Amino acid sequence: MKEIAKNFDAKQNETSLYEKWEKDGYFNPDNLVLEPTAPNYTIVLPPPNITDKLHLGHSAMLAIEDLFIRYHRMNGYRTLWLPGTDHAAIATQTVVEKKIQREEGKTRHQLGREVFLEKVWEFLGETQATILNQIRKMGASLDWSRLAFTLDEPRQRAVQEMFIRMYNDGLIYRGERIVNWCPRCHSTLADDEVEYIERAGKLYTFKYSADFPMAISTTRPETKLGDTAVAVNPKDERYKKYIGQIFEVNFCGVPLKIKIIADWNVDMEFGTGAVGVTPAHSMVDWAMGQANDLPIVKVINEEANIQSGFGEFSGLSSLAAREKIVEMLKTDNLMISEEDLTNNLSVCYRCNTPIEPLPSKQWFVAVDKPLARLGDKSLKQCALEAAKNKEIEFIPDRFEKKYTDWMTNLKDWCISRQIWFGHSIPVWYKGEEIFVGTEAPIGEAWIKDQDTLDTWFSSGMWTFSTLGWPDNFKTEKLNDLAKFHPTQVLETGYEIITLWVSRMIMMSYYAIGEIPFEKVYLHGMVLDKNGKKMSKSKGNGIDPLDMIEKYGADAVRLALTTGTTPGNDVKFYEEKIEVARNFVNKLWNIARFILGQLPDKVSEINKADLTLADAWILSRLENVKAEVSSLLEKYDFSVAGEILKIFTWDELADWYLEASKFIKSESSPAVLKKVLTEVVAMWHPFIPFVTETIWRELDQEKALIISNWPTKEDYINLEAEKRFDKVKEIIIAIRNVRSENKIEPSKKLPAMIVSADSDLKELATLITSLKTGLASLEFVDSYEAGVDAIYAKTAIASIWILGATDATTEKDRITKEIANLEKLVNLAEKKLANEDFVANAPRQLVDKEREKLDQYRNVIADYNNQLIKLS
RNA sequence: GGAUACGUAGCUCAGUUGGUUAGAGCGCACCGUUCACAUCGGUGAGGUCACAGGUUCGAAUCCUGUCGUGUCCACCA
Repeated sequence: MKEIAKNFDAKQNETSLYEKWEKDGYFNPDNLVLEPTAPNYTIVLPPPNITDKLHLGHSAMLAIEDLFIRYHRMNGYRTLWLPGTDHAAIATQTVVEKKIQREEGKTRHQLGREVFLEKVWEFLGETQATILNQIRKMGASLDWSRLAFTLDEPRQRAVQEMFIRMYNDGLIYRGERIVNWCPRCHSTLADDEVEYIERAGKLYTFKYSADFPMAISTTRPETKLGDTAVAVNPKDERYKKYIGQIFEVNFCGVPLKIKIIADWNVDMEFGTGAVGVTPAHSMVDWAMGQANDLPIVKVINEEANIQSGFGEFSGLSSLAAREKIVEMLKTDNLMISEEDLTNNLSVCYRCNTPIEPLPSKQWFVAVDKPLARLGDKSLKQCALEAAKNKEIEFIPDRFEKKYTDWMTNLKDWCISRQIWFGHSIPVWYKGEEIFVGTEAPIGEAWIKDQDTLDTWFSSGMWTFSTLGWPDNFKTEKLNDLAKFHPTQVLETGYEIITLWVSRMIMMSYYAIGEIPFEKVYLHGMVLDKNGKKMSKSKGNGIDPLDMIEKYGADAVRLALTTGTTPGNDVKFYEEKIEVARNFVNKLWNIARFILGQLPDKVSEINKADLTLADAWILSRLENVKAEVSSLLEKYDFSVAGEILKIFTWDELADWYLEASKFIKSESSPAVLKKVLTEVVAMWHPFIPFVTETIWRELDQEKALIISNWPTKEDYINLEAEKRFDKVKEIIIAIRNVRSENKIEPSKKLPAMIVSADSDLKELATLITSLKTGLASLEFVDSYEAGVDAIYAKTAIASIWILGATDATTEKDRITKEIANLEKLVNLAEKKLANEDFVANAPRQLVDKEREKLDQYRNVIADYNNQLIKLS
């Protein structure tokens, strides 16, 4: 017998195992021995932001994807899981800026662009190493030879190429438009980077001047310096007569030309029913301005101050200007009312600074422009059709609707950002001239565009930029792009569908004319025990590395992959990992027990020579294999894990191993070994470390990570399953009777009547008798002297039904029991008399009902016999 | 305002096309350890499946409504 530790020592095994897997090259599909026809299975890792430490959300992602990957690798796929990290332009720049501010007390402007960027790269060097190490700790079987970074040299080339191609195809254009401007970050924000917070504000109602015919309401009087129109509802009787007129007014000393326009969006009930229109500083007003050909007057500049040309207001912050205007309006008796109001302030998602909507020159991707190469369809159309035709399948499918809704309403995508860190924009300017290309054109005075690209522009290319595009072509057989694209699954959080998933689909269509992935599996967020997002500031986060240190990576993985439902958030807390750790240890001890009793040479299984327990566990194993495989094919891994767990703990350990302790056939060792081998193999995608460790003890040729998933075999034996279930019921009934009667476990008693080989019907009757309390029982010593059959929980105990000792009380009891049973008989009869039930219900259900009825009747007959005897 | 998800045991959740007595883990109570595992084993208590209608032979499951919770999107002059 081998000497094996009592508990699985995760710390001692995990790191060395991972190193061994990696060293032996199992993570790289090029090294796998595969059938020539082996299908692909590729996942690109959603690249974690390089600023973050790994959090539990990442751990969940890694655990789930590694599960998919390991399952498919064992099933003979050409399996590639491609690692990478994201430069997360804005986030990274912000972090480094803060760091420099803290350590050196300098701003990035003080350092200058070049020095600042050097500092950023320095910072990234450190964090990258930390993150990759954390990923390894989770046991993620990623092909490190293909590691990518969204801002490394190959990706830079891909991004530049993409920009130039899209520009030449007319899909990228420069345009002026209102953007969400963060005055602190000095950058535009995409619509979905804007957040809203509720704030107490004031709604001011006033007239521009005494001679203006109507009052307007606003929360931001300072922007009114840029008003060029007043909009009213066309149905509004109060203002109808003014529509189309132009008024020249003097607003706080600033001359304005105000046209009265009609717009259906104006709510007649709100305020005065008249809205001042500021095309330069509001998205909605901009649209009205376009529709009515209004002039655009910019009031506020990029620092959120009033521009020059507005008299005494120029140079003031917008807030100061607001106060001054309010003051002047009051003095001039133009202010009609000031109401308190909570309004939704739009703020920057990074720094919470209020957004200034500003007109600005930016680069855009046209999403609605038809392209000949795509069959005169726009990027948006292609992306919508992919979901509609089920070329791309969402799991769970309700997210397809979210995707479609968002995609339908998608406006042109602003891709330029006014920050320093990120992909540069391959554009050069000379006065009004524009040149697009990686190198400056010949000649003097060309100036490079100073902006950088939206992070999502580069991560949108992630499935193919990581596979060698644009150097690789789909038509060439031997390169990664041809071999692995499109990928099979994108596994990511649902909150990122709009930001990322949709962009990947559009860009993949554009670059290579095909979908980037076949399935999108969406996991929920990992929340704390109270259902709140985990965050550093709240201090409610759980550090996965601490948990791995304490419980082992297997436990963390198991806790994150079971007890979840796709697309639903999970509340997570340490006890879950503890429970998972306990299971890992249970599996370890099952293996320890089985390995401890295997002879040196294990013979083949001889079907003719199986005990009931042998036949039962083999049959159950077959069922579980089929179920688990089919669930994993459907990506329903949580349920698959649950079924495996029930089989391993409740059936294998609690029943079969207990039975095997003293009832064995020649084949039993072979059965034990087979069940252990296959169970361990099925657990591998969930808990790779403990399973691989056990696998080594089983003296297998190949490492488990590249071994085959258990295949179907011919061991289904329904008769054995049925019989063993009955036997289990008997044992449980015996336990109960015994615990009520306080029979000493060690006490051996004579007599036997029923054995495990008895007729099923007899067994069933016996069970009912035991349950209803008719039979009291005592039992013989089992096959091995000294072992208590019940304690050992085996099915082989023999049972003696004893009559009652006290005739009168027994008579009463039996009479009562008969009455109870007759009620049950009535119920069953009534159900069977219902023609609809018999006709419509599944046959098994009806049969079961009949069986029950028979059973009750048999017991009643028994009782009656007893009664006769007693009297 | 629009969308979407959810409401099942004290807690965290399963419950896959409607079908036996609604399940699990944790927690709780009681019993148990020379036995592979106390990171263990056994037994038990605990549920009007949010509420109200409807469809059906049959509803936690389907439909309608109400209440409550979460999330996303839009918008707020």
